[in-house]
Amino acid sequence: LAGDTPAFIRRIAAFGQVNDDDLAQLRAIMEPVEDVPARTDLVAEGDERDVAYAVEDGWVQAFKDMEDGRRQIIGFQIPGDSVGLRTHVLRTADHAFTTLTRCRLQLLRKGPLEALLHERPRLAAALFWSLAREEAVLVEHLVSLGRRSAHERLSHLLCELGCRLVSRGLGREGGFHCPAPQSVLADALGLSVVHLNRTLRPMRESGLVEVGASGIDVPDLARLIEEAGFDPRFLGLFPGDGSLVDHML
Amino acid sequence: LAGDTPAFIRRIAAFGQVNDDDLAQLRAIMEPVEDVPARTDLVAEGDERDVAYAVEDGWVQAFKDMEDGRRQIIGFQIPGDSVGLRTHVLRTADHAFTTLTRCRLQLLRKGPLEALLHERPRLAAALFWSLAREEAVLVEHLVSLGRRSAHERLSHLLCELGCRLVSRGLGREGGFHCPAPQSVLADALGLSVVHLNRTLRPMRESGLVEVGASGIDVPDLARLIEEAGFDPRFLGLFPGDGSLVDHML
DNA sequence: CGCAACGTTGAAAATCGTCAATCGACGTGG
DNA sequence: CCACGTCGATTGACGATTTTCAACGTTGCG
Repeated sequence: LAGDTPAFIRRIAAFGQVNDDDLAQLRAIMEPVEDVPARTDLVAEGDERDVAYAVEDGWVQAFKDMEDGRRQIIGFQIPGDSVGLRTHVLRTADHAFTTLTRCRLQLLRKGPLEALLHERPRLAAALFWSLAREEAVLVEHLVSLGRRSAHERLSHLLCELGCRLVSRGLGREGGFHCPAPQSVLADALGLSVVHLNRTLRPMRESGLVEVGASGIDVPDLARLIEEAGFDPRFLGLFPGDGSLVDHML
Repeated sequence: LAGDTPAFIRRIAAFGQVNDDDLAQLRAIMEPVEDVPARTDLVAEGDERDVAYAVEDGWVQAFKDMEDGRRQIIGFQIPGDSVGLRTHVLRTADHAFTTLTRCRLQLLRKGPLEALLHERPRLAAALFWSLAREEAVLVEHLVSLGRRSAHERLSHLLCELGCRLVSRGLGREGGFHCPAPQSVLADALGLSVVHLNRTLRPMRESGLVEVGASGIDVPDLARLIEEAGFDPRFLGLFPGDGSLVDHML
């Protein structure tokens, strides 16, 4: 694949069962990169849209708001992930998406995409696989919220994000940067900001994480994975994805 | 549809965009009803199986176990739901399934199903819709575990199960019976059995639920929905599904 | 300079879990 | 038939986790 291949195409290609022509066709219906500032609503709950997005650069959050202001973040989308694809098949969006950082996105329109998937079952299978993988991540979040302590949740989320980033070549020499402010992490982990901050303290003091102005830095992902006893199998990464994750498998 | 139409077929038919021939073909590859006792493992985590099931009668639970014995129940499958379909596309099962009650199940084999979906894109779309709906339920569970109190979680789960049952004609004159013991409900809600029981007490005392030997009875689902402020829209039910739910929409 | 957003900390209170014990229903072996 | 063991439900007492309220610090920006 050429160096300028969109991240989403690379992700679909990782499924392995699609050929270059499939990928070229998929790429052809992706509308060119769109530049979007941080904190832009992409999809609101209840929307009936016929577009979805592919993340080329930046982070997106999926979340659901309750009437009284409580918020639960469902997950984070990083380059290579799709945003709002399920809304194509459901009639209305069951949760909302907002950019967390400045993002570059490609547009996926419902009509052309569906036509393409009808013609090319292998692409449909690859897309389905990708969505199933996202659901496996969702299930692990459910386990975290239901059965893990605050410290376990935080470690697990950071490990998951780190592995996903590294496996796509987006890490930073053994670690990575998470652009989410603590209030966002708290909403993802089902914790209050105060408690998240307290949970962060021992990790900060032992150098596992570094808290900066714009998010959290994990300088040594392998060490975090080790101390957390993180098992990355649910991510469904393939050997060859990235050196660090390869080492874990 | 004939009266002996399998529950899974009726569920797929609810999507609306499939014709009778599609349904007949789908039915043709479903292997006849299998009778399974309670507490039978259908799929274990890590399994590589080429079969899935459709629930014709009874309840199934999807869950994930941690090494130290903690368990998180992901969701419940009732008649009309599928079990393990995502394992067809993922290489290994990312969570396990066990029957909660005695069940009648139909078998769905990977090969014939995939062949059929290639031939009939409308069926694939319907199946995809059904899986997307299940995921919307999963997302609501995530919100429950992350941001709702014990009492809210319990009410919400009972409302969800009640609406799903009633919408498929499985209720009991305004209410329903949940065959899950309290330990199972606790594992679904991310609570300890003791705390679940305490949470149940006020609902028991006000007559909202009745606790019997084999599970929990909700005699008046409409009242529970009212008191819980339950919003069933995420279930994606269509008008005509059932009188109670129709009334809510 | 003042404001706003985010991070940090303390103290008090609410929620929820653990440990331990009791009770009732049910099935099994004697 | 009855003693026994098991499983699930229930409750009390206690302790751990987590939230809430309140305050203060820091940074960046108009």
